[in-house]
Amino acid sequence: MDVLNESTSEAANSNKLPSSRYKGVVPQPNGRWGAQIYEKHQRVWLGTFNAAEEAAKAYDIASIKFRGLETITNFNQNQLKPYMDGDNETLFLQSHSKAEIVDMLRKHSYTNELEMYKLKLFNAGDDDAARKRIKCHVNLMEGYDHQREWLFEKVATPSDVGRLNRMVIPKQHAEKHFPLHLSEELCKGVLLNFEDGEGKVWRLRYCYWSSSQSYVLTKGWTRFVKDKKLKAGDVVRFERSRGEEKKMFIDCRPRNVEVLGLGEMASRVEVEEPLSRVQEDDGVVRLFGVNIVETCSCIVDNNMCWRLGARISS
DNA sequence: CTCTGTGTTGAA
DNA sequence: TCAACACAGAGG
Repeated sequence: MDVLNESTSEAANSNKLPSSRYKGVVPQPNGRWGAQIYEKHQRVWLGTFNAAEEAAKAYDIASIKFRGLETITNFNQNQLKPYMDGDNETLFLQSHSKAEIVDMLRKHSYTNELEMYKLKLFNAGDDDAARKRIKCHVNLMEGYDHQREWLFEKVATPSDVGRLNRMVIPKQHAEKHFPLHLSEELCKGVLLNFEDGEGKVWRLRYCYWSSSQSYVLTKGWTRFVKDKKLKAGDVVRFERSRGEEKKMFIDCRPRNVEVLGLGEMASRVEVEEPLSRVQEDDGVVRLFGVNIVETCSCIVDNNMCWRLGARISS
């Protein structure tokens, strides 16, 4: 038996777990990754993740929550942290206890909760008094947007969630974001992988249905609908990673976003300087729920609100 | 049954 | 404060 082979194969094979190059990230026996942070001689478990990078991000969030913005993190040194300083995400972190943040990380719900919080901030801003109490910055989802490019959203129609096993992609979005070039592609379509918020990958066929003259996602779509319990009126969002790999993401949420009362919101937010002046068109700013797009197009000088509207519109 | 996440240790 | 390792026992 070759000693060298023996030792190298042992190292490469299953005897030893691979170590992560990320702080706070430890390997799991099944190939997944755990995240942990220490505080006061005790380990705080932050959950398990498929990718080491996801675990590393969870550690970063916890590290900032536990130790402040000056803490050493895996990422964000020059990117996210400056944005987080004084950002809505900082308000979000301040508005929740360590235990709540840890719970979100363990449930992989942090990003969604953060987004909801920002929606609530915006809706709370419907009231002038509340507006003045909320430090409202221009960087909605900025950290998020560093990693993902928001493509478009569609409100699911009844037929999208019905038995046809397809969702129609509005033409302008299809041709802009999912171009089909070759004639063969036009006929047969292409298989696209979409990752959802849980890291699950959905392989969907994207093609052009000449019969209905529409671009559709099909073959596998029903499984997505079933898994997500997607209903007509829910919003399906498409995103793409900014990195070289250009991964596609798909996610959905209920159409009606809960609107938090102003009092509750205001009480959870530190008093800050008045936000930059928001101009509003009388007719639309009061909108709750979905159709904020018109509202937002009327708000200038406030990129956050504009972007929120863009995200909510269909 | 799967596999998380706790118990534990030694290094820094 | 940290990661490495083993495996009790949590959770489905």
